[in-house]
Amino acid sequence: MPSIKKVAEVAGVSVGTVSHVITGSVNVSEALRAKVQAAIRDLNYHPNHVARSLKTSKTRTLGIIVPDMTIPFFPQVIRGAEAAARDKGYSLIAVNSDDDGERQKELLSLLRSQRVEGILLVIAAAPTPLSQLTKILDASIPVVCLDRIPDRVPVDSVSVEDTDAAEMGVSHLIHMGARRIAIVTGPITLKNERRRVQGYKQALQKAKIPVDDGLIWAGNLRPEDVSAICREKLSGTGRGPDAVFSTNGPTALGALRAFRDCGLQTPRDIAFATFDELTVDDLFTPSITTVVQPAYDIGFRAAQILLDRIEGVATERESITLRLPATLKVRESSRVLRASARL
Amino acid sequence: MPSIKKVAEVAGVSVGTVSHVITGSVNVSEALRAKVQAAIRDLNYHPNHVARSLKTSKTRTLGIIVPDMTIPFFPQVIRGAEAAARDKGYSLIAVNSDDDGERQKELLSLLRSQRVEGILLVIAAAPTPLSQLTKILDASIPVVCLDRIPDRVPVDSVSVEDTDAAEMGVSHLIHMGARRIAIVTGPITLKNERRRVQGYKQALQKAKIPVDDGLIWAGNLRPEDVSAICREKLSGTGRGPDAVFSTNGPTALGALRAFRDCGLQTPRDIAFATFDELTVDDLFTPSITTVVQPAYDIGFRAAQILLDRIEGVATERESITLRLPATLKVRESSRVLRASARL
DNA sequence: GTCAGAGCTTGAATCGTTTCAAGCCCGGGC
DNA sequence: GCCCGGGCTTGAAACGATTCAAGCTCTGAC
Repeated sequence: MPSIKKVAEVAGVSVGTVSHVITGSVNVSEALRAKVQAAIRDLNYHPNHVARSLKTSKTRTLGIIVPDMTIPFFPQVIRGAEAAARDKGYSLIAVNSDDDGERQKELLSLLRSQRVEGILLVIAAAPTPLSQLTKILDASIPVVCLDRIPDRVPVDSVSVEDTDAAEMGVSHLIHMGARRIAIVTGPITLKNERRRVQGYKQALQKAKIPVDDGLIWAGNLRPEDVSAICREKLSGTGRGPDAVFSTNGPTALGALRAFRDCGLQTPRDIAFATFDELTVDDLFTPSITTVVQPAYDIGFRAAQILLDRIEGVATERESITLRLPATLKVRESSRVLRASARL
Repeated sequence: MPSIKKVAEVAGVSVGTVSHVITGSVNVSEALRAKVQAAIRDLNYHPNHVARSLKTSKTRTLGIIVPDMTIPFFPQVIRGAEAAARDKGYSLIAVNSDDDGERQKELLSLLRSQRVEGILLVIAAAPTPLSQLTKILDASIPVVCLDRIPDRVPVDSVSVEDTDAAEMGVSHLIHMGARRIAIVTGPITLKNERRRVQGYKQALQKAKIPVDDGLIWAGNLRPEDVSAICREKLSGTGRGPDAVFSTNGPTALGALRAFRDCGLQTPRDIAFATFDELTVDDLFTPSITTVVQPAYDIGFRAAQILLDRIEGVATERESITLRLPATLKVRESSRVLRASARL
């Protein structure tokens, strides 16, 4: 591949001049500019970002670490972040941590070595030691946490209004007539999950329904495991729930499969609502009532904050906490008779 | 951030020695090695890949251009490619072209400037001029095409056995009793789509069913558009189809929404099968019969071929063409009575 | 006609690595 | 005791850009 030196030689000017033409930072006479541009075209020259970055110590690249891109929520987040980055001429490197703390550590180190200028991080669910977190944060490179918010660590973060969103979903189920509502969660090591459970409790309390801890089903993010947990709970003796609320996409899949396996029909036998679109929610029969997170916006806003930090626009010492509202899409799975038949 | 020079200073050795410890390319005495490693730890030093790449002109990075990561097929491909890359110590940069030829061009240029060592490319559906394609390919950097195969251009490629896979799906519908089978496709500018149509025709011919061009519904990749096309065709006068086969995920969504809008139930009123899992196919009521592509493997194998080219293992002059078989998941949507009632 | 200064253009230093060639040290063979 | 050679270690060049300071060429004012 041709270098700037080759271009200078062909154009008959100095490398400095070629550089000035490319970056546009210094005026160059029309005559020389034309010669340089012709040479660039003839040689099919592409400036070497590697060399440029070394000199300027700016890579104009951001990194984003997500648990798993095959979970539909995350690609939307990434696209949002990508759009915000592109607006400012930055690129985005997306990688998967598989919710593994060790892998997350490797990736942080890798991105650091690649000299990305900032990192968007969805913390791995496998408990990330506090020590590691603090190390990430005083890494002298800006980090914004997305979706999942670390405990007790001051850091910029963007996520949904977990508590409100969960309360909205559960209140809707109550409004539709459900009274014994179970909640199936992801790992409760995650603060978000705990906040969603809190929203669930708030909704019950406002409706004067006692909270039954036996209806809080804590799980993980593997649909198969969640499915097993739900099957067990649903087939137990005693009164089962008349509705289930799920706190994210993977657990929703687990819960729905458990319903199927237990021969429960929705909403006839059991009402259902969940966080996060399953991409085809509207096509399900019945269609699924969903608390929709503004995934694209979460990515977009987080990247904006990160870029503001990088470019020194956001100079606040304290961390920025942004919580975006969710919206409720009411569909068939929550269509329960008022004053439910289940008593 | 500390540089290798700082490490050398702290460890009391030369930068050369530090470099040798890091790369392991030259023997270093145990005593010095220990001092260097201590210094690295103390300083929290991360080697600067930018400088290393400049010197070695190796970035150990691959790029992958997909149309849109929010289509569930692509994240799986990316994860496959990521795994193959990681096996050899490479990283992967994933970007979205939005099926836009212009954007694709920009991205290729960007990746080139970033000096990725090879590119995995899912060609944009918006017709890519032949001139641009050839330019990509003699780019002096290896390219492997995935999923979508360009016409008339010799290039390494990995994709599914389109024709066989489509024939398998359509034959299954025939076997289940369908006789008037419509096919709804993506943009027929794509060779793959044309091959899938060919598979459809082969299945019909083998069953001695005449091909009716009025049942070949060519569309695009926007579910809304496909939906509109299907609604129009389905509500037309005359005998409608008794089954529909869809050639990819986005068109499947469009078709299913059209069924819903036209009040058609599956499989009672119309049988259905499609290429590509909709992530929750098994949960649909009815569940959807699907021709499943080995998405992860497509990404994995493509990245392997690319890496072989980069590392000079694959030295064939001719291009490598790899076609992987699909598998058929039979589910409820294709459960049609033999000797169908629709006459 | 001279000189100041504006405006281009240029050469050289520099970024943080890798790597080559050269230097150093030490032990063993004669 | 001397010399040879092997094995570590080191210093310096080089990768391809940016950028600073200095040099050059004009133009315009006096």
